[in-house]
This record gives sequence, structure tokens and C-alpha cells, in this order.
Amino acid sequence: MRRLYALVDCNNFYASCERVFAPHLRERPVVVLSNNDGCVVARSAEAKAAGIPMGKPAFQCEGLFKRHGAAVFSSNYALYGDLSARVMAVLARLAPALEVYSIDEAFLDLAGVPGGAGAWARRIRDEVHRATGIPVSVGVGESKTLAKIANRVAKKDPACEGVFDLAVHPDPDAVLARIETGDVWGVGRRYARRLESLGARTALEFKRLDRDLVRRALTVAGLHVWLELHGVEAVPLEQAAPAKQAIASSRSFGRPVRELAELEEAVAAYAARAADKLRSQGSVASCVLAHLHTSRFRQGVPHYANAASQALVPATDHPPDIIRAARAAVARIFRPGLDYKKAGVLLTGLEAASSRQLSLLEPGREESERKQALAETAERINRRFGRETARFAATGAVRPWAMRQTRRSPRYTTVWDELPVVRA
DNA sequence: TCTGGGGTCCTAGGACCC
DNA sequence: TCTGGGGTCCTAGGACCC
Repeated sequence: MRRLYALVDCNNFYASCERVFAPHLRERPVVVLSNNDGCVVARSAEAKAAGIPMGKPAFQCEGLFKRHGAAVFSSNYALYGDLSARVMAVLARLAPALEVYSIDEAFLDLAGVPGGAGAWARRIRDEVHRATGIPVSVGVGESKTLAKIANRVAKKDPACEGVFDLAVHPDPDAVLARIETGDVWGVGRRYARRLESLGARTALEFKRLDRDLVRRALTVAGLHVWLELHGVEAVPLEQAAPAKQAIASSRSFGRPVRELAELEEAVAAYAARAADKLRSQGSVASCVLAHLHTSRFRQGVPHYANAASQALVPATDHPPDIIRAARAAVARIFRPGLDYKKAGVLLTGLEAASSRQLSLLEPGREESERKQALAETAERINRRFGRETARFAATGAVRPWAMRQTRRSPRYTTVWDELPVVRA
């Protein structure tokens, strides 16, 4: 049977999330900043029209913000994550199979839906909006890559009203002829440049290149894109996310950090966060790497960045062990007298906790059980009363290094004290 | 003053094995 | 003169994605 995929993509997702609980912002430009209030990472249609650029440092945009009356928000991942889960839950009801591709995108298997894919896609769009308040665009195609392209058309062309079905289009190649190679999923800046040197500027020209030439110039990764443009599935739907092979947690600091004690505290907090993620996917780690950086942008002073790793023997998911190792690692690369801007932790050598490689240094059963009980108790408390209600002292109480977040909206859907109030 | 965070896969080359 | 063949594992770097 012919395959048929839909890509559902939330429009301007973070900006749309902010509007769900602040409907008075519907006409105003809305902008959302990256962590630490660094760069513009999401813009409503009005903000795009006002010429507010994606990825630009916020401090360089303040004039633009003011001139256009933009509502500017710090990132509120508690809100975005929760609304994302609601969108995905609606989608799961509307398709036999679903791949959650990112916080704001999902691929759906649409083969065999009743009444045709186009009508079904419109139903998806309407149902998600009704149930969550989030506007989405839906693209349909015979491979995930073609569905991505269709989605792009759905977004760009107002006549589509958010839905475009490339599979029933009378002349799909004419559509591909209007897509630049760099806008094709899997083609970044480098590949686009190589393709251009081969004479292909559009998706259609790419599709018409010789297969072996593509394989040589762009490796198998590029070949997969080429096949998908031909409607041949090369990137199958992944319904269950595979366990991560590495888990990272890193942040820029709200202000420069000079003291080792503060760096250790920050790294401990990131290690605790990474350990949480590790435990929630049921893995143990055999190595922890800590890294730190001074500012990449400051003129006149040399940039210092370094990393050190520490083995975890035996592999573990015990937060205090991971915190201790991360602190030890960062102490080894600390150089006094520098202004640090960022640090982070990476857990690698992951394996399933259930099939863990045992070690001669294995702690006794009693100790293992004590460790498990500690971590599980903290998790229970935090599930019930909110993240970080119970936390490790090593991660700091005051946290002077914490990221800036001066314009965060309430966590409307995940924190009792921040629930929206409705008066009727 | 101020510039994000978190991942995956592929390839080439070296070490090492029989 | 002449210097095998085949394989695995690891790492660093490059490329991509959101």
C-alpha cells in the first residue's frame, strides 16, 4: 500500500502558547526569548511582520520591541511542555500511528484514514485548535520529507488555510521547483552549498540529480533525502523514542561567575537535573563530563573553555554520586581569575538500569537499597509538590548564578499558585 | 551590562586483534 | 624485487535537526 504521512506543526509555538492564556495579546506582536533572556527564538506573525529577526540577541532588539508594542516573554518551558503534551494527546486520538518529533511537531501515519487525507488533515487542524487553543499547520505527502515540504507550503500560502496535501496535487514537481534545497529537511547550509555546486538550487533540481552523484557528494544522509523526494521511504516513522545515548544539562549564568564554589554549585544543579532525566528513562551512566566556558563574545580577553570527565564505577543513576563526580570534574578545569558565563554536564556511557554491567566495586545490597529509597522519596515529593521541592544542598539555596528570566509568564497549567483566575 | 540548549548520525583514521 | 587480509572498536570532527 502507498504510504501517506502528515506533518503537524504548531504555528509559532511558544508565542501561541503565551496567547492561549493571554487572549488580549491576539493582535499584538508576541516574542519569546531563549533561556537567560538571550535571543529571540519565537515570534508571532505580527512580530515577523514588524521585522523582529529570529535568533537576534534581545538586547539589540529592545528598540524594535518598544516601537511595535511587542509583548516579550522569557521562555516558560513548564507551560510549553504541558501544552505540547496536550496537542500530542489530541493527535494520538486522530491517527493510527504517531511520532512525536519535537516539542511542536509530530508525524502521523495517515494511510487508510476515512474520507481522504486532505479532509482528515483539516479535521486535525480544527480539533487541535478547539481542544488546546494552539493553531497548527498540516502537510501531507508520501514520505516524511515530502510531508515536511507540504507543511511548509501550508504555512506560507494563505490560500491553504493551514492544510496542504502534496500527494493529490496535480503537479508535485511544480511545487518542488519552488522550494530551495536549503529548505528541505536534512539539507543544511553545507549541503545546500554542495548541491549548488552540482547545479541544484531547488528541491526539484536536487531530485533530478544522479543518485550515485548524490551518494558521493552528500553521503548516505543526503541519499536518504534524495530517496524521500522521490516518495521512497528512507526515514521511517519512529513511534517509540529510543533511549537517549547521552544526556546533557547546561545553562548560561545570569551574571559572570568567578568563584569555584559557585561553579560547583551550578554544576551540581545541572548534574541533578541530568540525573533526573537519566532516571526517568531508566538508564544508568558510566561517565560524567563537566564543561565550563567564559564569554565567546567579550573582546580583548582570551576565551577559555574546557571539559573534564570522570568515570562512574559502577555505572549509576544515583544523584549524589553523579553530583560528586561532576563537582570533582569541574574543579579540575577551574582556572581562577576568569569570568565564567556558562557550564554544563553531560552523561555518557548509558545503559539500561535493568541490564547494567556489574562491577567488583558493587556496593552491598543494603547500600543500593538505601540509595534507591533516597532518590525515589525525593522524586515522590517533587511529583506531588513540584520540581525541586526536595533538592540537594550541594545545588545551592540562593543560586546567584541562576539564569535571567525577568519576563516569564505564569506557569498557568502546572503550578497551583499560578493558575489563571477567571471571574464570571 | 546583555549573545540558547539538547540531541543524532556518519565518516575517516588509528589501535588492536587473529 | 618482494611487506596480507579482514575485522572490530574507539574517537574526533562534521553535518544535520528542533
